[in-house]
Amino acid sequence: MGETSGAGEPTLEEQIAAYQREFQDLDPQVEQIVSALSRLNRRMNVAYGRQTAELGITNADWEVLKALVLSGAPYRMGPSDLAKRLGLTPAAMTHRIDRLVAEGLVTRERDESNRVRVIIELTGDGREKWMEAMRLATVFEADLLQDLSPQERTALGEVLTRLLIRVEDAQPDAGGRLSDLDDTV
Amino acid sequence: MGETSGAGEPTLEEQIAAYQREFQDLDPQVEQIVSALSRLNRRMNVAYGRQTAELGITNADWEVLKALVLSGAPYRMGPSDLAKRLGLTPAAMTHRIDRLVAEGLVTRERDESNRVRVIIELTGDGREKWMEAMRLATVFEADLLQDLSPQERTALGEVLTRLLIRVEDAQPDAGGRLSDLDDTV
DNA sequence: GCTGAAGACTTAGAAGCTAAAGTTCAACGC
DNA sequence: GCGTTGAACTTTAGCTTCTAAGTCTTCAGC
Repeated sequence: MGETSGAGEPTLEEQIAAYQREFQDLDPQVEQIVSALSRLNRRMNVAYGRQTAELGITNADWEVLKALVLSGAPYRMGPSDLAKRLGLTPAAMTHRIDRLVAEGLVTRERDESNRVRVIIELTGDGREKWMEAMRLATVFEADLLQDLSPQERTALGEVLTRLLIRVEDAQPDAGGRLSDLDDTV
Repeated sequence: MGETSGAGEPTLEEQIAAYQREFQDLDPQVEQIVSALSRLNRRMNVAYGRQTAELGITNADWEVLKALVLSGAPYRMGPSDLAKRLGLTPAAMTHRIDRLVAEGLVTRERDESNRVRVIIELTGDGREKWMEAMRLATVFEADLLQDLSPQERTALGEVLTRLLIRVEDAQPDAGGRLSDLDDTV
């Protein structure tokens, strides 16, 4: 009936209308916000994925670089801390680090003061790769928010932060691989 | 220095401060919005993942159920349409359908008018499973937005929809598996 | 020194994907 | 009428990346 184009994705409006037909108790306003959030994020992830691919790294690589940069100079972390931070098992972390070492983005060496521990350290190349990714990301982000007035930006940031604090308080555990589910809700 | 707890995730505020230290040109307001969007979505996905797990289905299953329900009564689609909709190859779609058929959530039968085609149809159980997932999801969503006034909800929905339309116009292609990158940006 | 615990790595196996070949059917040309 | 072409789905083979469980190395306490 009201479908637009073939097998393509329905518009947000069409999608909400369809859900309402199938599920009577739906609050369309809540659904608009939540679905827009999901779909926005999906597009953001597509954009980020393109950017990292352009730089010759995987999204998995980028996650590790981000964690190391966030840890601050001298950009060092142990494999188990990284694994906790990214929600991976130590085994999976070992493999990711293998790849990053092969790419020259991090180094792996034993801690001489406690030779059980291993230190993963960002290289200059790794830091530069992160910077390039950030440069691309900020261009995209500025473009995304281009139409918003300063007042709208302030208000949006404030509201989203409020929601985030609420949900992060409610489920304090951060970890956990998610993989899919970036799709339309 | 300013780190809060061990290997845990930094707060949004800490994260933005750290990025600013490392990357001078960062617009903190843009970053606040974008990072909050990412992190919010991650938490939403965790919540949805828990809910589907509770219902004994995978997120992959849920995506297929959603696509079928969105297509409207009589809830039928061909495998290739589903594959396009979900951004999968036909081969991957076959496997997903295998599982859904085994779970009794959809049926697979040949189209008698053109026996090359196959019709995937949602069963009553499948529809009920989707409804249960929606019931759980709407409870979570209502709770998430609980603190927002009606004015704030209207404004938020409007702004997010505007952003979404902008980005969906800019990158019209919907498809593409994303997998990771739900993590903190 | 020996023992136990902790941290990282190795191996085995599972899940889910893609690419490419295979199968079945409909449609069209001569 | 028969063969060829092409479409739609399935099958097969192989890849990637994860988890679980076991192994190796090193440190700390006795």
